Amino acid sequence: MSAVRLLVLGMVRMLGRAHGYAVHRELTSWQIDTWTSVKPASLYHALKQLAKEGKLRTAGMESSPEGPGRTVYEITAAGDVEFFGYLEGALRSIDIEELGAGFAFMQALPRARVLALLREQLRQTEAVRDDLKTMMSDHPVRDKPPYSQDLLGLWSRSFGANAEWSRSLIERLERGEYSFTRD
Amino acid sequence: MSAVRLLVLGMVRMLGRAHGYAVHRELTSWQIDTWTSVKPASLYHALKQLAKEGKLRTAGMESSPEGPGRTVYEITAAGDVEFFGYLEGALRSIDIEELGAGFAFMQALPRARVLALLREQLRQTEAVRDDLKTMMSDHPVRDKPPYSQDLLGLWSRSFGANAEWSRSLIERLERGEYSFTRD
DNA sequence: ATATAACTACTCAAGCTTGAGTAGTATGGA
DNA sequence: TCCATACTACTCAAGCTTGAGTAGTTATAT
Repeated sequence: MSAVRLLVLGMVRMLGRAHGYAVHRELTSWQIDTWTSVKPASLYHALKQLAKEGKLRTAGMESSPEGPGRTVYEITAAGDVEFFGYLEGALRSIDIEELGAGFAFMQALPRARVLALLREQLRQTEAVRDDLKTMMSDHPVRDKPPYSQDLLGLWSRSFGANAEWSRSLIERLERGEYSFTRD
Repeated sequence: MSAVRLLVLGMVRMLGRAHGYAVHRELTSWQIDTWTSVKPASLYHALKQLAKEGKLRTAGMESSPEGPGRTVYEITAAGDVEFFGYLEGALRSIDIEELGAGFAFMQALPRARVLALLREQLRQTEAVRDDLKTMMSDHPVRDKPPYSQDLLGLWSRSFGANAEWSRSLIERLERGEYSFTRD
């Protein structure tokens, strides 16, 4: 799963009704482009695809004062289910882009659920980091491609940094920071 | 650019002649799957595409003792140019997957060139990390989606970890570790 | 003897991504 | 006034990715 579907579904859900350009505009205002790349064409594709799958419904065409007509979308019941599925997956994900997208929408879940998911994601991330470290010491230092020991080091550092972030986020959530609509 | 083209081109170049399954087998033996995902179908697509573009040439069909016939590829002069282009791009890239793929093939360049490229990639990575940190302090702490401050923190930590790795790699290269065929 | 799993080698279709393009409206400056 | 730029809103085609499938061969165990 790429983060785009979650982002599109979540944004339409949050806005109530939205056309493609509005979704793009909002995501851009979130400065999503600094941490993941969401090109307009991908958003439009995701909207169409989600509509085709019945996760979104087209709520008519508006002709806006400025510019061409636009297709307005709303989320469906099936879309809501899909959204929460993606959201839970993202908050558990060791992929930094997915995790980021999930985090952005976390207020849709109760605090306790977010904490449970993030604790699992932390456990997973640390497990991967440790596995990579173990593989690293299993690898004799070999001065030839692909220099696996160093490559494993690059990735274990990266997962280590992500784990630190998750740990500090979990602590802040436990201290009662951030507000949740469903608490 | 995804890392797949570099990986395929580099592997065919390194092996001299290779069919799709051999490329996949070698990359798997590199445990490339621990740090990037290269699914067989992507490799076959890349081989065909590179052949179509004249970067690879098909050097006949072999019928192997075990299993079906296989198409053997060789790199062309244009492919060699492409390879070095990708390689230099990858060693300068702030994308961890590209950087990893470039690093795996670094022995194809002289040590001094690798050092120059990695110094540039370190500079770039640190610049991005610092930009993200600056943006973070520009963002008032706002308890609402998408929690930009925290998201920026996640990414700056990640780039920070990558920068540390690059710095230590550069040091090892300066101390004369790793051997280079073209020195 | 036999089935079942693993290996060899690739193909296909559906979906995803993206640079480029289209087309109209508004806006600001010379 | 007129030109260039930017904004609104989306489309298209080419290429990329991937789960699943195909089809034969060989080892493994029962």
